[in-house]
Amino acid sequence: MRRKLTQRGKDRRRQLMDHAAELFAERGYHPTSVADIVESLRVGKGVFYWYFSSKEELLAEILRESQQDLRRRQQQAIGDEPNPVVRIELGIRATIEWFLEHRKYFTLFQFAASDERFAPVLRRNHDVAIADAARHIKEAIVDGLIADQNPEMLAEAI
Amino acid sequence: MRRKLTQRGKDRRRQLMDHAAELFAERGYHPTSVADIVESLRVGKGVFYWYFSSKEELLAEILRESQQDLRRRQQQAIGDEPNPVVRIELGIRATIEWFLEHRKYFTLFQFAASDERFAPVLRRNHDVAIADAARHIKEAIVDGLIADQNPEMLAEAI
DNA sequence: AACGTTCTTGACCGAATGGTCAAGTACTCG
DNA sequence: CGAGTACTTGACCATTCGGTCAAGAACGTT
Repeated sequence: MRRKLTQRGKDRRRQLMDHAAELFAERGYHPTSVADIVESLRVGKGVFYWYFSSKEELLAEILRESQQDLRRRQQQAIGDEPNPVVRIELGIRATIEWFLEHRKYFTLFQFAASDERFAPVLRRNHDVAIADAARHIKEAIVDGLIADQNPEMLAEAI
Repeated sequence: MRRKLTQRGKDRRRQLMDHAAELFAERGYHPTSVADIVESLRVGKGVFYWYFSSKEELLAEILRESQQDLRRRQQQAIGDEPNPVVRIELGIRATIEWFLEHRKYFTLFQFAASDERFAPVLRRNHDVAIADAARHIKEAIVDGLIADQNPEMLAEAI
């Protein structure tokens, strides 16, 4: 669902996503109804369907945005560190920190991974992460920093 | 729900529990309806409510019985091993094996732990396991096999 | 065969859910 | 100020859900 949003609109959308994420993490995706979400925000139901075409799309959107945020955090943590092995370590540390700060997304990711309908959304990002790590590993091998082994396999392990 | 059950009745009950456990593990507790369960077994809805008073009770019952089964397996694995440290190791190994053989229960336990309504059912067994391990640890301390530390704390760690 | 008990059927019910929509309100911008 | 667009309301709808129940089938016992 793509719409032209004013600042007010963007704020409302954010508010809906943050609040829904909280409820989903606390009480679960299925037991949390759309009515629950809008009522606790004291707005009409139409507001929800102005910003999202379905409850399913809302969660998918939450997953996408939070994954994006995690990835941003990783990139920022890595900065311009030249050593590929250190880059990997910095990335892992940033990931752990991020999850500690955003426990609710940890719960959400866990649920999404177990659901056929949402797993693909996670999958996409998962693959990107693997590719990234594999790139770093290849570089590390070229630099002679670690033994020559299948980069994708090692990346998956991470 | 307590009822006098003939052999036929016990079989039906087992069948319902096994099948439901499968569906819950595959598609999740909430998305699996009572209608789904009875339809895939090609029986009327009344059958379900003859054996269980609610969908919630069914899952609680599944959790209880599978935990009992796990516990039986642990006791059996420990047998009459005299060394308390070895007893703990045997127990852990048996647990791992059991979960490998019954993956679906792993999924179910994971879900149940995240739900206020079912967590208490797991909790009960959890506490029993802790008490058990603590007993073994106390014995090990008396025998001088391990250092003298708070038995409950170590048990929790396990 | 006849009787009581266990088990099964499936139509039915009220409540809840995800989703729609006509109508109205609040902003924005010329 | 007027008009167009972004936003909001909440009653409404179809469907699905967990759960009930009167009726009957199957079974065990004598």
